[in-house]
Amino acid sequence: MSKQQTSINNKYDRLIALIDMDCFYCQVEEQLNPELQGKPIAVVQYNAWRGGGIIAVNYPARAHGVTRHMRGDEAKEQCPDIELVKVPNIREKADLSKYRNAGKQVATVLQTFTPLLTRASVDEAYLDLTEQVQIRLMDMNKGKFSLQPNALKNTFVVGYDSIAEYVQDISERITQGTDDGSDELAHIPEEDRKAYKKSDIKLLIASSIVSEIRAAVKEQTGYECSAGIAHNKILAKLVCGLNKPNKQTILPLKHIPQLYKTLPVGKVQGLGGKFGERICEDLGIKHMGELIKFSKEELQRRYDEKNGQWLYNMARGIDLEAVTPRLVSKSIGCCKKFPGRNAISAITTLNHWLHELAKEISERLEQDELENNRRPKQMVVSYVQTINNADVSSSRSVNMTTFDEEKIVSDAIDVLKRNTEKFFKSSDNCVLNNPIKFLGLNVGKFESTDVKKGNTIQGMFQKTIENQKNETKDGVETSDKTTTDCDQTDKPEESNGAPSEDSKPKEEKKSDVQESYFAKYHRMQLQKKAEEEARKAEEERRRNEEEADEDQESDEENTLNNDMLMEELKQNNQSVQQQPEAIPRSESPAPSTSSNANYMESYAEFYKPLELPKVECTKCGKKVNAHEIQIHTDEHLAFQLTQEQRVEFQSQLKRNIVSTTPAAKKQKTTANSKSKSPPKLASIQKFLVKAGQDVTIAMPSTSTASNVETEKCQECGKNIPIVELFEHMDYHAAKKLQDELMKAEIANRTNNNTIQNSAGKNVSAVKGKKSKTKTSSNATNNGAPNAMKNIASFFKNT
DNA sequence: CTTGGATGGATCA
DNA sequence: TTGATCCAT
Repeated sequence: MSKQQTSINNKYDRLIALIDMDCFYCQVEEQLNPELQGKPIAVVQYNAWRGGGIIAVNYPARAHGVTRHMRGDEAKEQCPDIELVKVPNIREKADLSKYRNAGKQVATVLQTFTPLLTRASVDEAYLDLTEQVQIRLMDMNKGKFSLQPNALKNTFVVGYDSIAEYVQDISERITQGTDDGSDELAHIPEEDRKAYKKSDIKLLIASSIVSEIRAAVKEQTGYECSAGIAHNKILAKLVCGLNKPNKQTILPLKHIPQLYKTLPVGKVQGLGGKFGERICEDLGIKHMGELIKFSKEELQRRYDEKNGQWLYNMARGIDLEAVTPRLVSKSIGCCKKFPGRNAISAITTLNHWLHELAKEISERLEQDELENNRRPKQMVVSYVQTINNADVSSSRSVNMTTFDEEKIVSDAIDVLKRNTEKFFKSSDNCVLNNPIKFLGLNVGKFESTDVKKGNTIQGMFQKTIENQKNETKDGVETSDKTTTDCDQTDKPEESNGAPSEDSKPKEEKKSDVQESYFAKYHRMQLQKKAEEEARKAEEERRRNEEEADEDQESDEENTLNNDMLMEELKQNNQSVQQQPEAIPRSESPAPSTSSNANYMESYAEFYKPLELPKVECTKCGKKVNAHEIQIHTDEHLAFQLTQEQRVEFQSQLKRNIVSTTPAAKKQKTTANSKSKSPPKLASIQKFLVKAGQDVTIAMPSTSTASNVETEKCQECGKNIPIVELFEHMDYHAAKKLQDELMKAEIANRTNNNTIQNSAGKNVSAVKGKKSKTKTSSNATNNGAPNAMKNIASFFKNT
C-alpha cells in the first residue's frame, strides 16, 4: 500500500516538525561520563584498525575539523585533544543498545505532546502539530496563553535575520490588512490564499510548541536537539539542518523560492542518491529552484507518473506525505560485515557468527515483547557472497515461531543451504563454496501478543491509552470537567533536577503500578547489566592481548582457529576491485505522491474527520467524531500525563503573563472570571474598530443550516458549527495575536530590547535583504525569570 | 585492506 | 508476498 497522503487542499494547513537529536551518540556518551562534557569527542566503533570508524562527532570536535568518514587516527591528527569513545562490543560486535535506549527515552517524552509522531530513526522524529496549534490558538484567544520570549529562543526563520523581524513582519501584515498584502498574494491561487495568510501565524505557534518540546526533552532526558518547522515533512527535515545545534528553524512559505535558489538538489530527502543525480544530469540543473521550470507532463514523462508528480510538487515546496503514528520500529535486525580476508569460508565460522547474531536477536526480541507486546512472524536472512569476484547479495525469509537461539540458527543455516548452490566446496564439506562477506538477521511482520485487541491501529491506540491510564491511575481520575486546555491548579514546583546519572531507562520510574511488568523489566535490566560487565572484562582482556600483537589481524580470526582455511581462500580471492558501471538503473524510487483522491480519507483518520457519528467525550463533554474519540481522549491523557512534567512551564507561563504586562494580566483575570457568561466584546475588537483598520483574517462565514451541531463560541457568543469551530477560533486568535503585537509595538516605544541572532549561521542564500541595525547588546533571556519579557521586548525600534 | 558499519525504511517487479 | 535494491543516518 502506498503511503498516506494528505489532500492537496491541505498543503499549507499542516504544521510539521522534525526533531533531530544533535550528535546523539556523543551526547549519550557525555551524559554517561560527565568528564567528557565540553571536550571534543567522537564515538568510534571497532578501534582496532586505524583508530576505529567514527559514527558521531560532537560540536567541539567538529570545530577542529573532525568529521565522520574519518578514522579515529585521522581525528586525532586533526584534533589531538579529542577523546575517542569506543562503542562497547558485545559478542564481538558493536553494541548500540545504549543509543537505542536513549532514543526511546526521547521518544517517550515526544509522545506526551502528540500521538501523531513517526519515529524516523533512533534520533529523529516527525511530529504533526496541526491540532496542537489549533488548541493553542484557542488558548491564546482565551488568554490562557501568550507568546513569550522563551518560546522564541534559539529560533531562526529562513529569510529573516532574526525571529524578531519575522514577528514584526507578521504584525505588520495583520495591522495593514488584507489589501496591502495583495502584492504578495497576487501570485497565489485564489483557493490557497486563506491558508497562505494563516501560514505564518501557525508556523510561529508551532515553533513555540516545538520550543517547549525541546525544553521538555532537555529537561527530562538531558539531551539537546534541533528542529525544523514547516508545512510538511520534507521541508521540516530540510530546514532542521540549517541551524544547529540546539536551535530550531522555521520555513515560511514566502521564502521557499529563496531557499531553493541555491539549494543543491541532492539536499532534498529522496534526491540525495542516484535519482537526484540522474535528475540533475537529465535536466541540466543543480538547484531545486531550477526544477520549477519543468512541466508536470515532462517530469512525468521522464520519470513516471508518480515520481514526476512528486517532483513537480516538491519544486513548489509541496509534500503531501502524512505523518503516520508510529513509535516503534517495524523490524529488528542485526548484521555484520566480514570484509576482505575476513569473509566467512568455514561452516564452523558461519555457525559461530550465526549464533552470535541469533543471540542478539533473541535478546532484543525478548525485550521488545516486554515493551511492545508483539512477536515477529518472519525472519529474513540476508547475506552477501563473493562469487567469482563479484558481490552477490541475497536474502531469504523463513517463518518465525520462537525466539530460541538454536532454532534461529538452524533455520538460518537451512535457508542458506537451500538457496546457495553448491553450498560446500566440492572437495570438502566444511568449506563454503562462496565466502560470505556480509551476514544479517532481520525479523519483522510483528503480531500483537495482546489477544484482545488485534494489531490494528485502533487497537494500538486503545492500548496506548490504556497504558497511559494505568500509569496515571493514582493521579488524575476522570470526572473532572477540565477541557483540553487543562487549566490546572498550581502545584508547588518540584525541582526536576538534572537527569539522573543512573543508566536505567526512565520508564522504570514512571509508575509503581503494574508490578509484574516492571519487576520483570528491572530484572532483565540488571541481568543485562551484569552480562555486560562480564563481557566488558572479557573484552578488556582480549584487547590487551591484541595490543600486544603488532600485526593486527581482525579479532574474529584470532578468536576462531580457522586460519588455515582462510589462507587457502586468500589465494583465490586476490580480488581486483571492480567498479560496477554507474549506469543509472530504471526508475529509482522517490517518495510517492499520487495525487489521487481519497487520501483525505486515510489522513482524516488522524486529522479532521468529516461528518460521521459523534460520541460524547466523558471528560469534556464535547461531541467528537466517533473515530476521532481516541485521539481526542489521548489528548486529555497527554495533558494529564504531562501535568507534572509541565506544571513548571505552565505556572511559569502564568506568572509571566501576570507579571509582565498589565494588559495580559487583565486578559487573564477576565478569562477566568467570566467563565460561562457571554464575553464582553473583546477589547481588541473595539480597539480595532476604533482604529478603523481592516483585519487580515476575516470572520469566516458560518453555515446556518439548522440541523448542524453547533457550539457557542466563548469569545463572541455566536453559535458556530462544530466543524467550523477551529477555524472560527482562528479568527479570534488571530485578532488576539494582533492585539498582542500592537500592544507590543506600543510597549516597544519604552522598551528597547531586541533579540539577538546568536550566530551568523544563516544560509547565505536565504539571508534577508533588509538588515536593520541591531543593538549589539547580547540581550540573553536565558534562565533568570525576570529576564523573561513579554513578546513586546522582541520588537525592534524602527 | 574495507568506497564507514549497523540499522532501519521503502519501493518495485 | 518475496527478493533485490536504494536511501538515509
